[in-house]
Amino acid sequence: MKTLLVLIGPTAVGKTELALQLAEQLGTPIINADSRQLYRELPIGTAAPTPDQLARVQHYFVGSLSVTDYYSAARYEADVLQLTEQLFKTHDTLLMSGGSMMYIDAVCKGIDDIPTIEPETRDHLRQRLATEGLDPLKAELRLLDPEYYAQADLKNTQRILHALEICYQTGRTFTSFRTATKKERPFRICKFGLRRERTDLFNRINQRVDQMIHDGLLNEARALLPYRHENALNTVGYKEMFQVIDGNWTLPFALERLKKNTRVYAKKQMTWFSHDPDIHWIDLPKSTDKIIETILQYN
RNA sequence: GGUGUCAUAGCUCAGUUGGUAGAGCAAAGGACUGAAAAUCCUUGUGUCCCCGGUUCGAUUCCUGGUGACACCA
Repeated sequence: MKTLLVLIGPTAVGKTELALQLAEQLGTPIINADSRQLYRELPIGTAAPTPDQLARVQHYFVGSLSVTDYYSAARYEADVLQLTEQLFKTHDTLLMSGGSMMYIDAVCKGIDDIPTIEPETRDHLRQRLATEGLDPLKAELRLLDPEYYAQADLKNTQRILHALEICYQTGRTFTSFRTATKKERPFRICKFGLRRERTDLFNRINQRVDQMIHDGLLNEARALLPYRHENALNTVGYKEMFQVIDGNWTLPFALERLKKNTRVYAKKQMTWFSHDPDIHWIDLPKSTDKIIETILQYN
């Protein structure tokens, strides 16, 4: 029986180092499940594994994209499934580690087969949003897909726009693509969640932000200034540095915002994970040996 | 020491022509299907500094006190 171990938890909880030790012990590679560590230009701000860490264990999906590349949870699902099919030929156990909720669910539960939006369709609707505002678009969605309209978050521009994109591009309702059925995988999935006391986690977040600045986050962001409008850079850590570079914020103020935004992100992750009944929770701090022992019990 | 200003939610402050109060930030909770580190939603009771006075009723007006700040000595 092939098994995919999934190590999840909020940002800064300590996934990276534990994953390395677990992978070394099990002799498996690590499949990154962090949507921003995929981009090779963001090593500092995403706290990606360091070159030393990458040398210890074979990693996949770390630095495999450029910030100008288009990517999505659905592509990640497809890419990971293809990879695991290959790797399971030579491994009984694989390890996936990361904190991107939707990417993890895409792999573990699957997401519906919804067409990728053509750039022209997306640009056209964004243009209309800019000139006409959201209300006319909402009215159109009400006509084109009343079922989705009835349940949609009508203040969430992104959602309204996406549903309309689907309607226009496919000639079908967005609802018709949404089956919400869980996909079966040809391997067993074992999820382990790391968690800490909130004050402990928040202290770690604060320390890590200070470390990022020390490691040169501001320069990393400065080099990415030409790409600031790419989706990959709509990311905690870079948004705040761009404000500093623009002269809108002082660095100390930006650091406070960065820490706060990271805390908010961590809370969102915990909210999402708390609804997943398949996660076996491990409370930190705890000795690595004991954690690995616990995980191997389930394996 | 004198004069003046201020004292309200964790912080910065608004306000009540006297009927026990509300914004921003912080914080907390939630949603989430191809942008997800994204995007969006919800949540504000606090001795209105303290003692007393006027009043049916004071956080609001008045006396005194305490503290902060400014200016004058």
